[in-house]
Amino acid sequence: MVDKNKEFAIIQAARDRFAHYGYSKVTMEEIATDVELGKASLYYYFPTKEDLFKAVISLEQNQLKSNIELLLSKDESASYKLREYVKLRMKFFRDLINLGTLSVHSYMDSKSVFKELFVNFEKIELTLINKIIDEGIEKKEFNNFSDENVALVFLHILQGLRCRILKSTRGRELDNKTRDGLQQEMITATEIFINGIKCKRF
Amino acid sequence: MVDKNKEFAIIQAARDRFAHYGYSKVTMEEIATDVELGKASLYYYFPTKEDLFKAVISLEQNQLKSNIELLLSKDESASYKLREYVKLRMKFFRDLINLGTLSVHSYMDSKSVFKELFVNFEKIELTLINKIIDEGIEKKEFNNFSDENVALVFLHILQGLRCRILKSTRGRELDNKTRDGLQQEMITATEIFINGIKCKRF
DNA sequence: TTTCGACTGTTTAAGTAAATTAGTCGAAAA
DNA sequence: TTTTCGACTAATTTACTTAAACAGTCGAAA
Repeated sequence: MVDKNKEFAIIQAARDRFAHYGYSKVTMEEIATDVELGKASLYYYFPTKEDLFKAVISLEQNQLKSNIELLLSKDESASYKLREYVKLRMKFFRDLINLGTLSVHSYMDSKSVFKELFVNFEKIELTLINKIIDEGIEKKEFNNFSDENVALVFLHILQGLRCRILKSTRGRELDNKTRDGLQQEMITATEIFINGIKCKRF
Repeated sequence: MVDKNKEFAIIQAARDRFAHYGYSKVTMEEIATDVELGKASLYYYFPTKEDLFKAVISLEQNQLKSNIELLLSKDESASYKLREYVKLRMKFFRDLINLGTLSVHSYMDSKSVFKELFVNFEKIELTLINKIIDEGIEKKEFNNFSDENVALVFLHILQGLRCRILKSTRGRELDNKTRDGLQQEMITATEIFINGIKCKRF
């Protein structure tokens, strides 16, 4: 039985470095030093650097997923839930500064093993958004759009707004002003979107 | 007085090559050969390659602008105009295959003299979209949002959706299926947006 | 079960030489 | 006077080479 505490400590250290510098700029030796281990010892816990990275991302994504699921269980309107969902999502990317850029750039990466990681999470997000929208439709709060891609388009709008900003910063992490502007745009877009799918008789 | 016809022929030839291969992959010699001139002759009409490129982009952008202004002058609803505006915009990018990717990637380009070209056109687009929205508000067709950034957010949504797709194709021109998907997303997003700003009493 | 020093093979980065290409100029054709 | 171009040059890209950094292994030992 492996030491789960140490394993977690490694993930934490890796997370902090990856989030700040991005995947490729972090060496296994640096992470090892952070947790006061030799580099070789890391390989006792994680067979490859990619596996360690996957562990970091999975943990973060699962935490976001849990937070959203908690939100969904609340007795609130679908509009409220969608608004709060966007806020949780923005916080997620705020914390993972360079992981956010990675999630975008990873698509470009040819050998990208990470692509599936983000593609897979997109599916999870889609399910969650659809849950909110379906709930809204059921409550007659949202219009019953025949178009089943509404959730997908909404998610892509959020992704797109971030992508648009990220292309201009090219790797460098975005400054506060830019990030605040992005968040405001996402909020405005969300408000209009909610209005756009709201049932007129509500 | 310079030969404006020849100048135009050069712009056309340059346009065709730039649109297909992108700025950096096209040489002045190739363009010269296309119009059956020596390379040096091109410099009689355009002082630099950048100037030639600017001429190409300006012409295209002005054509789009004219088309949109013609649309705005029509006696139609603001919703209709916004929908048609998006269609014109999509056609613009469809024709300029690699110029579209450039408009996105140019932000990254450090020395980018082209950036201002696209930034400037963004301002023009913004003015046109605002004109549509203001008209809609005046006709009580759209809600009088206190937020003056509605047009900006809408434009950024369109830019974002394209940007999202472009990041995955990394330079290569996008295939028909992907492009159709993008266009469908833009149309759906536009419909929801229009609904979202529509006056409930309309 | 956990740690690590001392390896190895591969990938990346730095540096350099060769090849392209943007841009010039003076002469000459139209 | 307007337009064309061959023969340049200087700057940029590309292709290649070499040195350094890094991911990952293994056997020993704590």
